[in-house]
Amino acid sequence: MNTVDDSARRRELRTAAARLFRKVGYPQATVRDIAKAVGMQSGSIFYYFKTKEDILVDVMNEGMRQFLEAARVPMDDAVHPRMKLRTLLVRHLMTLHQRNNDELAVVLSEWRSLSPRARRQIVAQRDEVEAVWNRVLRELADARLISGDIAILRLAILGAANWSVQWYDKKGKLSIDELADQLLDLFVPISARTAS
Amino acid sequence: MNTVDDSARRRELRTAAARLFRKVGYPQATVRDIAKAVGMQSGSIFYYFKTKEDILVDVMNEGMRQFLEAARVPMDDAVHPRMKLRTLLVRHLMTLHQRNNDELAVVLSEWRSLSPRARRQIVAQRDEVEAVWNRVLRELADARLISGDIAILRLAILGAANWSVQWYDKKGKLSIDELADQLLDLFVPISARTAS
Amino acid sequence: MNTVDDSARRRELRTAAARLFRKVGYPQATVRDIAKAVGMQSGSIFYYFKTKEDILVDVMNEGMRQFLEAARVPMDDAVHPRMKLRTLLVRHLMTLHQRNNDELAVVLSEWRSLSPRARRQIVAQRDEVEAVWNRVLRELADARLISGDIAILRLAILGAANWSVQWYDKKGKLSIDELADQLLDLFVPISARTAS
Amino acid sequence: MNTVDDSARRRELRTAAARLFRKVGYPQATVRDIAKAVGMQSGSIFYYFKTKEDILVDVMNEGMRQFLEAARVPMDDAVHPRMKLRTLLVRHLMTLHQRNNDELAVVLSEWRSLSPRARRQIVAQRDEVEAVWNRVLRELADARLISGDIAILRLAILGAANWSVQWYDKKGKLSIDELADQLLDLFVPISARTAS
DNA sequence: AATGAATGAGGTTTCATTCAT
DNA sequence: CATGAATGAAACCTCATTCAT
Repeated sequence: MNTVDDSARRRELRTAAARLFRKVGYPQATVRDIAKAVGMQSGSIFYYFKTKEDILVDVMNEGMRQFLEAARVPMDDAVHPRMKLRTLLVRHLMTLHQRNNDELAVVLSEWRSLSPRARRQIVAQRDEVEAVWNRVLRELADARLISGDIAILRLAILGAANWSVQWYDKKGKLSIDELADQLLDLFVPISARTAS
Repeated sequence: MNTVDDSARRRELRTAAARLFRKVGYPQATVRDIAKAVGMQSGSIFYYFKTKEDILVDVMNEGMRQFLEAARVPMDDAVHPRMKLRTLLVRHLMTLHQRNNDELAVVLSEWRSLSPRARRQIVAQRDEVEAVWNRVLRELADARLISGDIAILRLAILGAANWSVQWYDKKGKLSIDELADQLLDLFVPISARTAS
Repeated sequence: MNTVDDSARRRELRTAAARLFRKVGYPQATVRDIAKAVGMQSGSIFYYFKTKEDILVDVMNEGMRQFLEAARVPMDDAVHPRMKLRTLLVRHLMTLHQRNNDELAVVLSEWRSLSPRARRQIVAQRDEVEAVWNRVLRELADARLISGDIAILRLAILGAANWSVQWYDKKGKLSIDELADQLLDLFVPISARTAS
Repeated sequence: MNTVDDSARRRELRTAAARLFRKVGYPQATVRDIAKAVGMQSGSIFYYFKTKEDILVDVMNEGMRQFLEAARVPMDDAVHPRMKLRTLLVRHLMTLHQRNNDELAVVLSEWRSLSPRARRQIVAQRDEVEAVWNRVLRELADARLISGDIAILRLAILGAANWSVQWYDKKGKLSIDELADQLLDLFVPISARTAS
């Protein structure tokens, strides 16, 4: 990460862009808006990013990096598979609802604005995250704790979790741990809850 | 519904617009694209719609109308509340995954593109749908079949259901009934399933 | 040539563009300038041309078409080869110095501004013109009226002729016929002038 | 020629600029391109040149200086006028086709990019060159070796010679001496070649 | 002597919209 | 009903230029 690739100013721009992209959407957020948000002229943006889409790619890469970081937790083999899934879920939801985490919301909503080339790059990272979830779900299936297609189950769990970005309010009554447990109960039925 | 308000041509335009809005997003779908999809020139669109946003409003109104239609099912008071919720859920998911039902996908993804004025109008309809769900959830709460904040529960259920628009494939193994039951089990725990 | 490909307005734009390209050069001629020259707004240009480069391509195609027209004169086999060359030269110079023939000047000076793709297309037309000249020069060589490399000779003749665009004034003393004869004498020496 | 006016670095910049101006044209050559060619940042250029146009003026001055140097050869009055013209022509062509002599090509092609003020300065130098040619052509006319308007003849000779910049390849078969002789024969007809 | 950061004017292009026909 | 032509505001982006360091 040299000065241009991840300078403080570039980070500042990425953050401001993420907030705007989340708020009004990537296509409606103008380069001028982003520049104004950090007190720049619009032309100056292009000292840091080659194109507007590059800003989006940078935002989404950062978002994906955080998702990956949440998924890449070292887990003791001895831990019960259901507990492993719970850990993944809690870390995923925590990452999602941290303060000002606009990058993650953008990852979930703006993939349509990516060029095919950039999309491939982001999808590759998403696949990495899903591979981690698949591994844990495979363990649960091997232990007969879940049944059915693992892929669909993964989509359902991550989908339900990700949708919370649209309504979950971390100042509300429901804690992230509680939300995680509720979702867990849905997909890994209670009767399976033995040694957690 | 006079000739101008809902002529065959106008419906044709709305359908084409919905498909485009879903595929590339409202801001990226140009009036020219929509016109070309029905074999028109872009200028002709404005004989049917005053502005581009009016097309979006029309699409979303139609989407909301369908959601409302799904929610407004006459239900015998004698029916078990859990069964009532199941009926709502099945009808909601059916509506969502019918063929070419792009209006609904647009309702879920493009509310950011509405002006405040139009948004208020759409939100009013959404509130109507939610009121129906709230009534049924209230019955479930009164019968001690669920606990917690009804609003949050409603958001969670509808959220999980709506997210399926991003992954559910009606040609796949999972039937809509099965999906409904899985979701139902999540939010109205199995132990509560007594007299359904 | 349908309405959009060669409408009066499109021709008008091409003519105005050619004049500007010749006067200030393609890169310095702005789309706004061209539009203003025909009393339009800059945005309107793009109803007729997809890009600014397309205007240049259109201008150069028209220029090349005229060069080709000048070269494609039916010639009786019995005519003396030197006379054939003179005909080519006169027609070429006439075409070059007709009134307002800015397209031709642009062909000669703006090839650097073409993208590789467009350049290939223009070069193909130029090759057609050169083929005609080569044929006549071949006849002269076969009749021992000239010696040396035909390609270099062609370049020298056309070069000297084309350079005249930078200085020849048709209102001056030198007529185009006289200019043609002077050039002819240079490359097909006088001693060879027998039956012309 | 103090340190700022003709330092090694400044010469390096001029050379790099000349190459770029020739290759892509002055308007398309960016200051960044020029800077990169000598391993500088674009801002640093302005330590050596006040404006981008000043670079062009410097390049063209250098080009003109070389043309003048070619023209300013001391010539014995006793030499035959036709031989004097040949000397001018050979030196002119040699100067034109020396290795990396991009300044000269730029002189011939980029005069349109000069401001009126700068143009006047360059034109003044060009006039000096032309004066030398005129003097020799006058001698030829006085000796009845040529006829017609001297100015037009000069334009034709220099034009044909200068056009060679677009096609002459010094690695090809035609030597510069041969080219000079061919051109000479054109404008000072063979029959006049008596005492050379 | 040189740089890195930033400017701001201006370029090409897009696109919703208008309107005479 | 529908079109073809045109608009004009605003978008993204470029680039010569400045200036503190």
